[in-house]
Amino acid sequence: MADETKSAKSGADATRPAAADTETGLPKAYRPGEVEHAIFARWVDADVFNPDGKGSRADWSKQPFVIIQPPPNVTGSLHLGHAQRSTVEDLMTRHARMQGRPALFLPGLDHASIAAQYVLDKLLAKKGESRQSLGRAKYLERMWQFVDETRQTILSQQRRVGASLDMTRVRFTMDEFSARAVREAFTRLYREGLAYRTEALIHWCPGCRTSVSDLEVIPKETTGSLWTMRYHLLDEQTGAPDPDAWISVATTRPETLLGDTAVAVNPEDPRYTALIGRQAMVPFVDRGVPIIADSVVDMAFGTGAVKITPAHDNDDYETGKRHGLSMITVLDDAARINENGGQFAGLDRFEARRQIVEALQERGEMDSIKPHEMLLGRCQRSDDVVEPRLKTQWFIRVAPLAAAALEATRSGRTQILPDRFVKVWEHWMTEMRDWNVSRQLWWGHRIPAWYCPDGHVTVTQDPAGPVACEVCSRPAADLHQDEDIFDTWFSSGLWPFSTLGWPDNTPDLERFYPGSVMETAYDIIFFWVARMMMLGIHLTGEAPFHTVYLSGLIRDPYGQKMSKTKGNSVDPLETIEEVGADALRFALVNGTAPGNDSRLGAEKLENARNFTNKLWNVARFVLGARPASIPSGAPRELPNRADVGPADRWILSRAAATVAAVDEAMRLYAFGDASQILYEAIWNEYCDWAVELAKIRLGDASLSTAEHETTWWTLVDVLDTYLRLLHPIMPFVTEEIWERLPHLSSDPALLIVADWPTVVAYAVDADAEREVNALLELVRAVRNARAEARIEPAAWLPVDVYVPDALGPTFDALQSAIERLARARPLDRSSSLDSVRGAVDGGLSVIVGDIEAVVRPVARDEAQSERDHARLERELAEAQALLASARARLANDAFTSKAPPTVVEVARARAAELEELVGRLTQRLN
RNA sequence: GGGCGGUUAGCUCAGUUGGUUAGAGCGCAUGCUUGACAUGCAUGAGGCCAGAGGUUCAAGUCCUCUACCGCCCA
Repeated sequence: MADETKSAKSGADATRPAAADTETGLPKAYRPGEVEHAIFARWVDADVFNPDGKGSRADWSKQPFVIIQPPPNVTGSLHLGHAQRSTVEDLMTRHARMQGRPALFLPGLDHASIAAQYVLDKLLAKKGESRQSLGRAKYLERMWQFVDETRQTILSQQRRVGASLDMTRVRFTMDEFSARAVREAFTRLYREGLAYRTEALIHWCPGCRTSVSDLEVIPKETTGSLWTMRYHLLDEQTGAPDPDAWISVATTRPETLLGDTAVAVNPEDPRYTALIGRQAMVPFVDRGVPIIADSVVDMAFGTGAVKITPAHDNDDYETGKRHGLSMITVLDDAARINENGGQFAGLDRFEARRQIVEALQERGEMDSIKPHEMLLGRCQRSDDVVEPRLKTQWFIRVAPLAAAALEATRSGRTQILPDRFVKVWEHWMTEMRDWNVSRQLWWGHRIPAWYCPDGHVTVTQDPAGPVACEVCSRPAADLHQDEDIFDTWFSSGLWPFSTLGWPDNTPDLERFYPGSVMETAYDIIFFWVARMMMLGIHLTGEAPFHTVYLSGLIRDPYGQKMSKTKGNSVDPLETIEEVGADALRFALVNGTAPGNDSRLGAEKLENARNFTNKLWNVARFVLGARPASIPSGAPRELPNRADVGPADRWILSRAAATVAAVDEAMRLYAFGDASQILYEAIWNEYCDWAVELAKIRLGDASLSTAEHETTWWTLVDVLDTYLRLLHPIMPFVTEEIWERLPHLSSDPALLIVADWPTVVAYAVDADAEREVNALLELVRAVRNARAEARIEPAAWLPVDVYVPDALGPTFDALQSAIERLARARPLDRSSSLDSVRGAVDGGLSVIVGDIEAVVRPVARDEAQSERDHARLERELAEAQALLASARARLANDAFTSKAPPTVVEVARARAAELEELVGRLTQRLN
């Protein structure tokens, strides 16, 4: 027995053949794996993802809704972050589509220049090949082959999640759409002076052999060393180094001394005042350099004197510029010491460091070596230590672009959600340095700049290149194109409009630009959102979207970032196999708020799966409960107002409230709220009560056929509403169930294009809600009293109940339901409170609102009475405490005079209610 | 060094503009093969809302400070 229970709980029965309900033919448990592919195929066949598709029901008089998908890397595969973002994007798209708006969810892939090269290089290395051994043309050929193999992977994986992407418009950042946009954008920026080429200190990754932008350098805490070494002063007369006089400088990078062109001290530092203006000798290269004063030098750091290497350090570069120092590059592209490094030329940077330190120690010129905590910049891609170095590169002048982007967010034309990120955004956009857009890589868009032998630059959007040099008119044959390519993010920055055909004024650009929502994870707000905003506003004159929705990151159950190497990653595809796409989607949305990281583990997924199953089963029930008088396949009818019972009115009203609540949540982009509202409405109201009440009504022979039919149509009506509301979040199971429900003649064949529900005014019924709620409370109270008194749950016990006259008709209508749900039989409604009170006689007292009841156990039991007494005393104590605080509040003149009258009124009513309750409880206890 | 976020039930998290008794899932306890569902049902226990001040008739919610955790930027 125990084993059986265990195996059932662990889900091992999933392998057993489904026990199909004879009535409906539906399996007992929802089996997503058996239906998801077919449902997706139905959507595709119906051609509903494309707003122009034959199945589209888009109303073009409505504002289109457009999400251009953040393009995943072409070489990548689906991870949970993608799944989460696709879900959120897709649910917004589906919601808009059901509202009848032309809804476009445009898919794409990113060529991911540096990341793709990194992946391919590793594959090549396994075969003993390399970028260098293949050469540019062959290498790119291999890349295209590779990309052709991988490009379908992630697109098809996203479809497993249910993403309703319009595959007729799929784009790639290396396709001709993108290429044209890149050439055009760059040429315009160049002509406007916003793109320029200059030698500057850039970040160089020796592993990737390219420059990288500020953002691609990841500072990491590292324990390095602080070396303090002697630079001998030069004799002011002879210019020869003085063996007895030196200045000790502290550095974390001794090998760069080969490129030193000064020693700097703080002008306020009394220790060095006398030395300012003197010369010191850089060891090994034997170069005399000035001792300069600059206030950037931190007197507390090391000895207070630092070496200045303008060509290999960001701060030193600035210092060098201020003081007109020469800049000597001592590293080559592989980060080996170059010809300027004298005896160390040819050595790797770390080997050079080792040898220099050793040599200084041998000479006795090393004062000290201390461990030192510092931040070391590493390459985002390869993790190599990034070298600052001088290179001639293309830059985008960001200040004017950033100003326009800031104006867009400040004016509210683009809103950032959640709004706390506005501050981060502002800070970044104000401080941003010019963007180095050239990369010394091969996989990407080649920079459309040509140089003549005299060094003149010609930039053109013509793919064939210029006819002649713009400056000296040399023929094209004398010109050569820039070898470099663009930073991946340059083409990504054009994505919101390059995908729609920009720079041509295509119908798609006309209709779908600017887009609606840019949904992305907050960690690429600078990489991507900033660039789309800057380039979009500048090149098209409009902000590319009205809302930036920033998602949080998905973490494992312990709050760790998921990663394959850590082995804590959840594979979305495996999860879909196990629990279905809907459950995954629900788990990724429920309990999350925009911008907040969330954790995903087995529990959440299991809960979501259970919810899917709950929905499936209640649908099975509804389908199987169709009164025989309604023929199978009959078109749907709305509940007849003349025949509805109180419970029907109650759930119809609750459903209307749910529609309103979900609408509000969707309006606020509070998708976690929307999912929670639906979870509770479906499970706690519809399944737990509405269906239970309907069962009894449907089986009540004293009611007319019309009443039975109306109750069933009510169940169908509400289920239909919930399926529509839930569809954006859980598209598969809702579509599967909806297909089996009766439809109105105005309904389309598929839920995906069915109308979004509206609040039906006649369904709103405050009386029904209040009255039925009161009676449900009675049921709960009776159950509670029985459970607390430890009465056999199956026992039917007589109950006498008093309800106020106002509740009388509703009570009578629900009498048989209350009997069944509270296991109260016979259930006698007394005409007066006194007769109920008079009948207590050892029974259980139930007091709920202004309803009182007595549950009469078959056998008298002293212990049972005591437990009941104890429960009442607890209730009394609680009520008394609440009453005391309510009274205290009302006794406060400040409250009654200053609080809004409605609040005071509510408080008075509450106090009166509590007073009444205390009275009743006291009466029962005596 | 500057900035942002978090701290709410044993765990993971919701909590809209301040307004009755702070919610959910999981877990826990006690029961239940109730004619859709044991992936279920019923009932229950469990919270000084990190700490200290302040504003207010009223604070989980607004303000200030402190502590710890996390992230971003330099």
